[in-house]
Parts: sequence; structure tokens; C-alpha cells
Amino acid sequence: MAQRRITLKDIAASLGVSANTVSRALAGRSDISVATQERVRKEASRLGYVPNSLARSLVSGNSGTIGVVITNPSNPLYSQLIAGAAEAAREAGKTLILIVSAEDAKTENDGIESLLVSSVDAVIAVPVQIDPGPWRRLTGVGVPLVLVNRDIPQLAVDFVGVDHFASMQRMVEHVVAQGAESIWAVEEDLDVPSVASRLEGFYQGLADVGMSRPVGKEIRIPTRRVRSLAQPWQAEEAYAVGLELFKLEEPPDAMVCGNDFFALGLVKALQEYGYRVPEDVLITGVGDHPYSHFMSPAITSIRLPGYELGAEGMRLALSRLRDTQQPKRRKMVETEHIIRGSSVSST
Amino acid sequence: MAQRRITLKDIAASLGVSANTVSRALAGRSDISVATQERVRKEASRLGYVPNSLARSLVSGNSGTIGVVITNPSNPLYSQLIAGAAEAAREAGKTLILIVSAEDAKTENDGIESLLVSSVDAVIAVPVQIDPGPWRRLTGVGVPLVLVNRDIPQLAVDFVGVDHFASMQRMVEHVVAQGAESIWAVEEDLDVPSVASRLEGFYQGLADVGMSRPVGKEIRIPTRRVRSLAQPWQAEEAYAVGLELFKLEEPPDAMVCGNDFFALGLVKALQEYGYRVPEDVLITGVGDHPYSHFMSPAITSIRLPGYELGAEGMRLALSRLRDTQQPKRRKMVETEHIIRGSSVSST
DNA sequence: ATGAAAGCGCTAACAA
DNA sequence: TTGTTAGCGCTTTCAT
Repeated sequence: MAQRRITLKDIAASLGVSANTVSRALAGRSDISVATQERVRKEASRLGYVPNSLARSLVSGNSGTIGVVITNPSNPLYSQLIAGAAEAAREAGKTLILIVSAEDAKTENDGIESLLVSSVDAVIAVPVQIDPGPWRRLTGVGVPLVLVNRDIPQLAVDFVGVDHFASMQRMVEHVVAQGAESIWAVEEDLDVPSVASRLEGFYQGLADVGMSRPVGKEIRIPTRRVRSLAQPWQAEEAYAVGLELFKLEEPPDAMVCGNDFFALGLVKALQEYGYRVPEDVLITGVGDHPYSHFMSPAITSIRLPGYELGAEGMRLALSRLRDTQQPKRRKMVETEHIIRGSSVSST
Repeated sequence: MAQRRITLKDIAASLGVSANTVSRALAGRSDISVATQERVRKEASRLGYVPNSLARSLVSGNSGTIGVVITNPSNPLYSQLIAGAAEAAREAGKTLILIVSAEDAKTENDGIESLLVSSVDAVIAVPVQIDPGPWRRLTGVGVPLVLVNRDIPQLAVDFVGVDHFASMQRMVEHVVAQGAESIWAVEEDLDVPSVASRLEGFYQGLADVGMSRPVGKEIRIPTRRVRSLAQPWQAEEAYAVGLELFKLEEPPDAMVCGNDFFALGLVKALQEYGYRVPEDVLITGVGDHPYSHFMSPAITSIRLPGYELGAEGMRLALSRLRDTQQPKRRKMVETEHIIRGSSVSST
């Protein structure tokens, strides 16, 4: 069963050469005769040799692994990010170590620690905490860090993200153009830059059209950290919050949500109170989740290119691995407003 | 910037003891004086010591890493699997190395190879290929393998999955009870055990109620491997296939789909031809994706506990790590039929 | 073109 | 209780 793995030494012994010769033959170095290279290669594959990257890394000083820290794979944005990062890592021959923080600072810290212990060559992360301290554990020992989607300006590291501010601002303009006069923003209650930017964009959008806070209102939906890992909680929670809310007051004529799950839940809650979407209330989301196109009404949303975020984040990390000194880069990937039935006034 | 990392030797030198003493002090071994332990610990944290797991693994023979091989993170089942596996790994203090095979055998093989090179202690995998060969690369050198959702009986390794056969059989019984007389199965065209089991269950369900193949028909929707990583393709593809299909022939009175995305796309295609769901056609899915409850009509589905699959798979792997000799286990997790509007006859 | 020796950071075995 | 030695598997000098 658990037979000892073949090492360079085994090949060397079997061939009557030194381990060193085997090493260089397999590395394809030019200072070794072609004949020997061939003999070694053949014997290696005959014995089923697999290089031990642990030993190799110990010598070379880099492990060939990249840490990826995300908050929640059940969020389509982040599952696509994983896909993009994995594909880019594969292309580069790097191994991907995954940390799931579950939107929890403690778990994130433990994850950072374990990445340090694992000697990852670089890290790309969607941070939970704004506190730069824990992340400096990485940058402090020279591990390149690339932040994705949520920036921490104090860290001054590479960043790839989307312009949540402008996206939401434009979404407000859209619903205003559709005749909305009373608009609510619906967001998670996370204290993270992406949510903050969208809320700023929300108020800026209102101001742009001469509206002010009285016609705009924030609904913050509490994040359920625990359940979120097993199942996205947002739609159900938005539905429940909506039911309670609409019992007390009339809904506005537009609700711009921070993600499509919220839109989903609110549409259902609204319908239970006899409101129609979009006739009575316009609804928009963010993320363009794969089902949004197929709802009735289809959900207006902002497409966030999660795959690109992951792939580009990985590329930035690999690039910095090659050149540590290059200036910090800040890359924004394009979003796309996809206007669908849920936000198009029928009047 | 990239300052050299602190090693045991640094602490030893700074304290005037041997590296070995430091090692054992930090390991909390009993053969070291409490006073020394305290001194060492304090100095270690003062210097910001982080153990090097590469070196540790090289000595100990196990890396503390578990490989997780999935086909596609954009599939909610597998994104939840990742979450479950990650959480279980975290609890056990293990590091998770992620491989995304993209439903591609070549990519999967490369992934297996890189897991070998990485010296993972164990692997849990949703296999693409039925060919046991590549997987024996792992089992052959004593790396415990746990298969999830898709079994490869020839390998005779630990398995955790769901009973796709019985689930689909029961789903057929359900639509028949709702009055369906002509039923189509809609599946991916993947040659994997899960799909095969559902199709067997489909025909068994028909046979159970005295129906035979003429009233049952298979629609196989081609898997789009490339696009699938960036975005789930199933709903769009099912929609497109549906449009073409219904142009040629009338739909049956029930369609049982292999996943909720297909159900989504087909409902839309049906509606474009003026058919109503569930009045004219009953539709069911598999997976109970997070939006299915919120569609109108809500989609009947089979809940697959992805998080549990991942967590249990990881637990099986860890358990085998502790005891290599224990008998192979085959664990089935419960599914749940969630009957919603899309499959409830209104007559 | 090849071999011998040293060492990456750590732990286990054996001394003292 | 602590230090010394050896070695995990590999690569990089430096000889030969």
C-alpha cells in the first residue's frame, strides 16, 4: 500500500550515477550528456518517479503555491473568481491554496497565518477586514498581496476590482429615468469598501438628479455568517425582512439592491403584498447571477466579471513575483448594466 | 521588503541555546523546562517567528495538505462542496489545495499529477473520468482518495454521494402522480455515473408505473466545457436547445431535468412558444439552486446537500489518514424532494 | 560531463 | 533538561 516514494537517489542507485546527475538530467540542463539525459528520463518514468516539491521548495525558496482568500464560495461572484484564479494558476503551473474566510475576521486571520506557514509565494484576497494589520503579516515578509473587489488603501498593494460607486450611481440614474421618485438602497450590513462605495454611489446618484436623502433610504440586511457557507442566505433573508418591512410601511417606487439574491427575495415579498414588479416597484440587483435573466420579470442587474477578477488577480500576483519593484497597479474591470423587465417602467 | 524569514536557528542564536531546544520548546514537549519554554516562546513571538511547514513536512513525511478536485465552481453543488470541505479542513488544521478540472480529463490528469508533486496527504475528488488509471497514481503511492458524488467502483475507495437513481425514480413517480403521460429526461451529455444513475432511475420510474420507453425520451444537452468556468452555461443552452426542439415537435407533458439550470432555460423556451408551466408542461430540476424557490412558478427540485458532501468527504479522508486499514466506506447523504409550483398539476 | 559536499529548516535519535 | 548529530529530498556550488 503505502510504498515509499521513488527519490532521485533511487534512480541514481539503479543507474549507477550520482543523485546530482539525475537531478540535472531531469532538469534538462545543458551540462549533461544527451545520452545520460535519455537514460535518466527513461529510468525515472520506469520507476514512476514523482519530484518532491516540498524538498525542491525548501532549496529554491519558493513553493510554487498561491494563496486565494475568499469570503464565500456560495456567492456566484466568488465562485467565478475561484474559477478564474484556478485557471490562471494552472496555466502558470502554480498550485492554488484556498482559504474560505466566511466573512469572519478571526477565520481570515487564521487563514493568513496558515498561508504564511505554508510559504505561499503570493496571495490574492477578498478581505473581510479593513484593518490592514493582519495583511501586513504577509507584506511584511515580502509576500506579494493582491486585493480583489475590496481595496484597503492603507496597504498600497496591487488591486483589481470594479467601480461600485459609478455602477450604483448609474443605476440610480436609470431608475430615476424610469420615473422613480422614492428610492431605497438594500445592502448587506457588512462594513466593507464595496458596500460603502455602492452606498456612496447611491447618494451621489440621488444628488445628481436633484434628489436628496429624504427620498433615498438605506435598508441594511444582517449578514448571516454561519449559514452563508452552506447555502446563500440572502434571498430568504431579504424576503423575510421585506415581509416585516412592508407590513409597517409602503414600499418605495424603486429598490436598488446590492446583489441579485436580495432582488429575488424582495420581489417575492412584494408580490405577497399585492405589489407588482415593475408596475408598482422597480427592482434592480448587482452581480447578474445566472438565473436573473430567466426570472419573470427578468432582473435588471450589473454584470460583475468574477472570472476576470480572479484571473486578473492571479496574473497581477504572478507578475509581481517576477518583478517585485514595479509600481503598484490598480486595475478596474468593466461592469455592464443589463436592463431587464424588473426595472423598466411600463407606463 | 523581502527580509529573510526568522528560523529556529535565529531564535536559538538570539537566546544562546540550540535550535533543537527551540524546536522542542515550541512543540511544547514535556522534556524541556517550563522556564525555557516560556523564554523561547516569548523570543519567537518577539522576532515574529513563523514555522516553515515545508521543512517540517519534509521531515515528518506528511504535508498537512488535502487536495480537493472539483469540476466547476460555478455549479452551486460544487461551490457548496468547496465550502464544506474548506470548513472541515480548517477545523482539522489542514490546508486545502484546490484543483478545478473543468470537466476535462486532461486537466484532471494534470491536476492529479500536481497533487502528487505537492505531496498532499489525501485527496477528495469529483471525478471527470471513469477510467480509474489516473486515480491509481494516487492510491498506488498510498494517498487516500475519497470520491464524491460520482463513484468509480473499480477503485474501491471511500465514497460519499447521493442516490441519484432513487431520487430520479421518485421524481418520475411524482410527475406521473400529477398526471404526466409523456415524460422527457433532460441531462448533460456527460458520461459520468451521476447522470447515468439518474437516467436509470428515470427508466425505472417509468417501468414502475407500467410505462415504457416510448413515453420516455432522453434529451442530452452538450456540455460546454470552456465557457462553463466563466459562467454557468446550462440555462442558456437549455433555452437554445428548447427553442430548436419545440420548433420541431410538441413538448411532452413533463420534463425532468438533471439540474435546475436546465429547468430555468426550458421554462423560458416553453413560454416563448405559448406553453404554460405547470398547466401544459410539468418541469422539475435537481440541485435546489438558491433561486429555485423564488421563481414563478417556483421550481420543483431535489435538494443535494453539497456542503455536507464536501464536509463529509473531508472527514472520511481525515479518518482514513488516521487509520489506513479500516474497511472502505460508502456513505450516502440524504436528498429531499421539494415539490413546488412547476410540477404541481393545476387540474 | 560528472561527482562530492554543503545546506535549505526542521525533527528524531542519541548523548551528555 | 539540553546539545550534538544525522537526515528528510532536493539543488547549488565547487571540484574533477
